[in-house]
Amino acid sequence: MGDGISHSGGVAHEVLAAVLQVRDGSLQVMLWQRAREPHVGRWALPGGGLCPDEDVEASIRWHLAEKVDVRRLSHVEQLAVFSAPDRVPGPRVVATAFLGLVPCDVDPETPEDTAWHPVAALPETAFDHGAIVLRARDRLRAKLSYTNLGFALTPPEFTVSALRELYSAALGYRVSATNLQRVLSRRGLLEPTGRTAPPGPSGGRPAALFRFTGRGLSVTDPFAVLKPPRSTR
Amino acid sequence: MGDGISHSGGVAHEVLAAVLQVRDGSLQVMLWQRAREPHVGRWALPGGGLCPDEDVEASIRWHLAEKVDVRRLSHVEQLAVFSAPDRVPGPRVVATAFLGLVPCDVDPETPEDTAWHPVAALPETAFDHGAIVLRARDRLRAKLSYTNLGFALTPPEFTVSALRELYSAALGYRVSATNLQRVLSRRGLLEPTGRTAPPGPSGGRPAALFRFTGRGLSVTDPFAVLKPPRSTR
DNA sequence: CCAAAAGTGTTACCGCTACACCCATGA
DNA sequence: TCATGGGTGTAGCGGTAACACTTTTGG
Repeated sequence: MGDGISHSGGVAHEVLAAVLQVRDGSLQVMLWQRAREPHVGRWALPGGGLCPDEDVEASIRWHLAEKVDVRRLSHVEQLAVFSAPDRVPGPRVVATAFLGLVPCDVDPETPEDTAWHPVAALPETAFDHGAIVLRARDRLRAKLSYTNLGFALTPPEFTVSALRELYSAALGYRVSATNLQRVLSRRGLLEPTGRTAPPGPSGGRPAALFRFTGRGLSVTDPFAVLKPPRSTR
Repeated sequence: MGDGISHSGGVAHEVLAAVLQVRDGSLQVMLWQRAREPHVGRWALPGGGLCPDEDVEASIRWHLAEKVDVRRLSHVEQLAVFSAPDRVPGPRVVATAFLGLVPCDVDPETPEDTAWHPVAALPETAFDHGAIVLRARDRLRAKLSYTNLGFALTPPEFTVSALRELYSAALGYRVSATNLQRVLSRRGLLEPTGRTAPPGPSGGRPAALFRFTGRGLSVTDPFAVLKPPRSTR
């Protein structure tokens, strides 16, 4: 020690992503089934080794390009490092885990061994990948409340009803369309496109179409409490 | 590719911590001054290489034991991975960065080359360590609002005035003692010890002493908005 | 005219902020 | 009794939840 940098050997470093999408009314994660030992038959997260000249985010985007067209990814963010010495058998591998999101209007073509699974009913997962998926779900749920992250789940245009389905699936409980619209509108996240969607087969008022005003992540509810005094703000 | 684990070589992996403490009314960070190239004379975060048989958190705790008695650390949590290929000169080093907190009533003995610096006026820092410090500060500020993380800054017993100083220093703006006490009390985080502190030299009512009810991190304000319906809660 | 779906108006409630007021001590 | 610092009461405000009501379509 002493210079703050270890030059001693080094460990394998992989990047893994829990790519989430709302499909068929439930929050699902993209997994592939292992064909080799260890953990044959179990389901694993996509990813791979850290690329030599890329940082971890560029690396995970590169690996995901195999499984899902990168342009389909509406959001990618770091979750945490998983580094238990025995997290995978054999030589040590440290993993940087990511949350990835895909809008609900695209159905990326995926390889044979790859399938979507509801996060609420995961199959047998490989290594510590199950824990990573749950971490991703929790991060998504939290950020839906205090950021504009909803944009990453939606098509370019959508009705409030559709948005409610997305939020309900992601959060795991019924969200009120009325209040959802009000909260997002007050915060200036939602704007009407002026167009409307055709009514369903059984009639009903046609729904106005909305879009998110911004497509980059921004924190919209920064302080839960202990706000700075008004004059200082 | 294909099995989700890279066995190709491996990179050096270091762990770094921004250890924060409120000292002299301001939020400060523990840094040590580099005596060797690269970046001679600049100030760096404590840390070191990933320990062979420990995960990243155990590793940073082990390295910090050199600089500051580990038992003084009231809280440690992961911040993020810093992995830009050129973040340090020479062979690539990936870093897992941590936030560490020390209660304000202890003054750990530190090595010669180590000193505390106000986060608001950092000296010239080495590599990307300045960015890590700012990330740590932001994480602390956020979590003071929606968790009980205050416990990590305080002595076992404290007055509300003292607590206000700590929160003000950490948040960077004046916090009202009145409302601070009410918010923390309502959430059940604060309880009176029954004892009182002696008044100052110029008189005044003696202040009641309080303590945090729990000493582990817990989220106390989980949903900013979009709360689940009451029946489901 | 009725059913269905979308959207708005209104009320109630909760929690935080601000500020005035009361309490306990030393000089 | 006054100054000083600690603690409480209370009114106001902002924001969300809940729900009734209106609007717009298809049959």
